Amino acid sequence: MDDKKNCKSDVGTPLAYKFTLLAKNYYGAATTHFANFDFDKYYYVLMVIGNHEKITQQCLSKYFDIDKASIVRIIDYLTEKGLVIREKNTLDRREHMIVCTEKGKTYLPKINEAFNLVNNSAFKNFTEQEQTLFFEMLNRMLENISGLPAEYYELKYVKSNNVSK
Amino acid sequence: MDDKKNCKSDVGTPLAYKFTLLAKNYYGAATTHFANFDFDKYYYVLMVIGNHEKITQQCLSKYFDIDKASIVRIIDYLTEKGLVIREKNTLDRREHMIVCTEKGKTYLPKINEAFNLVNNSAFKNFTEQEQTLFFEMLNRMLENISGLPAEYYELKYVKSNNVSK
DNA sequence: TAATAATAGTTGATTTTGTCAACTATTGAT
DNA sequence: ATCAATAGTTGACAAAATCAACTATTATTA
Repeated sequence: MDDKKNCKSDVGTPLAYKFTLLAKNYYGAATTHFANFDFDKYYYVLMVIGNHEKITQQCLSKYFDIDKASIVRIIDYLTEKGLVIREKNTLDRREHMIVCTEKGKTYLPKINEAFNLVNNSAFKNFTEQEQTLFFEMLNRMLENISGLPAEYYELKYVKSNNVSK
Repeated sequence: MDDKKNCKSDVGTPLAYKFTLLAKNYYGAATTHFANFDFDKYYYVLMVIGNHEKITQQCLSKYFDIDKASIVRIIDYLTEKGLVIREKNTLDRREHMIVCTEKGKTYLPKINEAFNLVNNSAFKNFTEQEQTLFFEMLNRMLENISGLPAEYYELKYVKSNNVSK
């Protein structure tokens, strides 16, 4: 079908096919860096939690665009491993604020470094400008393709971050 | 964490997170176009099969980077729906050539059109140059990130296409 | 303020999907 | 002729996503 490197022939290809392949290879590469961890998934979820003082499951659900029931099980897993804990939000006792434990925090720099390494190899032979442009394009595309007003996630995000209200 | 549209803040973000989100939204958008089909998945697999005279399951497995056992079940599904058939390759009777049926072919233009529509809305406000550049970047990244020599898939691909051996 | 609706989270059942190892049939290599 | 490799299949199992029902709490509103 396609000639190698003939980008024109990609035009009929669903973008999602490439995204899926890339994501698969990306995680494959990243996982090699986590081989000696005592947990074996949800690295980025932990990182997002660790980058916040506290965050609700609802926010995680929105951020990752996955069902709240799945988030429950992910947090169960991370809790079992001693990486996070659930704390009742005293300002709204329906909410459970997820907080990174000390043990969890020790992994954050390693996870961060690993993702940077994989990002760097993904961007091999990309100039700085190209990298910036690529991210910018991804973001534009995400806005185009998600029916949502683009600020939606961010709003929820900020809310939880400040335990406002 | 991130300010909206501040691409610098994306730098620590694993690329795969964005790819996963994009793929999810992409398929969500595409699926709306397939609502009246009498099958509900594997659209792109059918398209790849339809774009070839015949193709082996092995090739599909390589192309989509999924287990051959999974391919068996996908082809079972498409066969049940009357969209493809398995034919023994007389030149190598281990191989089953997957061939698109007449019924399957009637879906091809619709699938193609739907993916083009979604691609177009994904690329809204992208110039022609930007689109080409984006595809080119994705391909470069895929080469960077998959340990494989990039020609590997294509080699297998051509082989099956010609029923060579 | 009582009633109702909405939100956050949990649980259990179900389905789907992916993975693995064992297996058949066939071909290729020595 | 034997042995290894390849294409495909199957069944068992595990991981993940999905859905509806449920509790607890807060917000709305009449």
